[in-house]
Amino acid sequence: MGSKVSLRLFKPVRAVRLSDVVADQIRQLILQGHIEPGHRLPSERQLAERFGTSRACIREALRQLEQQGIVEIRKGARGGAFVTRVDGESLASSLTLLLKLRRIPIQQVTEARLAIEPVMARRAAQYARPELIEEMAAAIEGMKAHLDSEAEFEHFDDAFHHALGRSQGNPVFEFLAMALLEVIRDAFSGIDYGRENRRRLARSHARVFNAIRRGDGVAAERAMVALIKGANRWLAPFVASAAPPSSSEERGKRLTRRGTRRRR
Amino acid sequence: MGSKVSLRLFKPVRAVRLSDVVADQIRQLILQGHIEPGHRLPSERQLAERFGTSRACIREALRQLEQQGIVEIRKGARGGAFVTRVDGESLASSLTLLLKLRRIPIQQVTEARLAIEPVMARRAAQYARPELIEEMAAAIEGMKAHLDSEAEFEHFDDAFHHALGRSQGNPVFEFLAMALLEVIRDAFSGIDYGRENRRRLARSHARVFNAIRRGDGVAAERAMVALIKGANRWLAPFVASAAPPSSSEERGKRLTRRGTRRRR
DNA sequence: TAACGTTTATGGTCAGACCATTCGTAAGTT
DNA sequence: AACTTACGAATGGTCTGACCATAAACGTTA
Repeated sequence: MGSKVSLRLFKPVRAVRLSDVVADQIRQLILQGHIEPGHRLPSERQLAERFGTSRACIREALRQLEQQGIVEIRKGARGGAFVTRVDGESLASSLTLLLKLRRIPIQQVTEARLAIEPVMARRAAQYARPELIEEMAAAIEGMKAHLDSEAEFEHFDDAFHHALGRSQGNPVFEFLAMALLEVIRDAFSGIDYGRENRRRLARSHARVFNAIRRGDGVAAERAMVALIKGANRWLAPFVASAAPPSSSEERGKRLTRRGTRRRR
Repeated sequence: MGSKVSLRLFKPVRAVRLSDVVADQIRQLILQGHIEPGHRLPSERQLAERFGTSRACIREALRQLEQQGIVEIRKGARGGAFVTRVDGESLASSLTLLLKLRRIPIQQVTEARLAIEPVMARRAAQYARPELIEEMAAAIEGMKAHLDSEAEFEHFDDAFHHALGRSQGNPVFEFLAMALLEVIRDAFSGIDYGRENRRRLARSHARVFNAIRRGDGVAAERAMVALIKGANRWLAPFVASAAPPSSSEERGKRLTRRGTRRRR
């Protein structure tokens, strides 16, 4: 028996996929800064030769890295895998996918935003630098100037929240907040809120902004709460069709939560 | 000129990768619940035949889905692509990657946790169900019982925060909080805090838990702030070597943030 | 100078083969 | 009967080599 057990000490030489090893190695190079964003990786054929594998293997690795958002593949001459400057997009899509798979009602995302964005508004009132105040102001103006176009309006809405995120002095807030916003955007994509709602939204944003500009953190926090709750209120009709509950488990959770929220 | 411009109306029939189309289609099937978690997709050869593509193409699609964490590939007879029940893991790894690439100091992650976890503690004091209180109690006991093993201790630490997350009545909080915790874990993986620190940590957790159990939201919130700040204090020495700044830009940001934090 | 082919490097796709692993099962052994 | 072993089949993992499609650079011509 002793001789048999000792076999466990020998680990398999290679139980992993080659494409994973390749992807890991490239990822590490990028992580350690050996390849800067914007730069190009060698061509698939060169990589295959260098790693001593087939092209198919390299391609599988690249699919992985592409999915993670750390490289972008362009085809044609002078094409190839380019290292991208990663933003929160892949985090957002990861969260979106997770919430969709779990069939989380959009209301709960709003609830999470309600815990985070007001804090960010308060922080912004304290920390926001002039150039970011400027950016927010421009976003507000943009919103007011495009009440007739959902797409344009949304762009400036995004711009405002983005500036808010960047004014935290801490990118983690920005990433999380933008991911949550992106989930909302995804859920309501293609829906036109209507001019009246856009006007209200612009005014709510302006109230938040004004509080931030004059450095009134408490007011900014309150205004942000009002903004999100307000928007959520007139967004509700759209929600019903957008996120139907599926399993009884989910429905149960929702009812429970609703009950508890009322207690506030 | 008119005839030329009209050409723009014709969109390319297929400028996308086949593997993307395949991945999208499978993802949709899973998203719409046509394939349940645990079930197996057809074999690569069958999929290739069904989609009318090559196996290489199918494999690239599977690499994508695997990276997203929605399928798990097993090899050998009765192997194949199995639909997984997606948890927050892929969200966590996505966040970890993003923060590493941007070289975000771990301190800023702590700052974000400081904005979220205390709120969760407060909410838990109001909403937590008996079985989750039970779970937290067990986690606290586990921590106390394993002060001598970093690995075991960490497991129960995780269990506590997990229970805290699940007691929100809103999975979004849970996902975000666990992702942030995972980033911390990743940054300090393999480090032994030492028995004394583990003892302190267990006591801090116990204080949070006791407040939650007696339904005292305000105290729970305060205790959680103390927990995170306390842990962060004695964790600082480890940080220095764990997250070296690289670009001057990043260093600038850090100094700025430090300055602003002091103003609190 | 501007419009238009041509070349070329590169990703995208394919077909077919063979290897490695895993599981079920049948045969053999105790 | 129970256990062990050996084999077969299904499936993912990898390779080879070819060809197509695209896009940028280059040269050519009006």
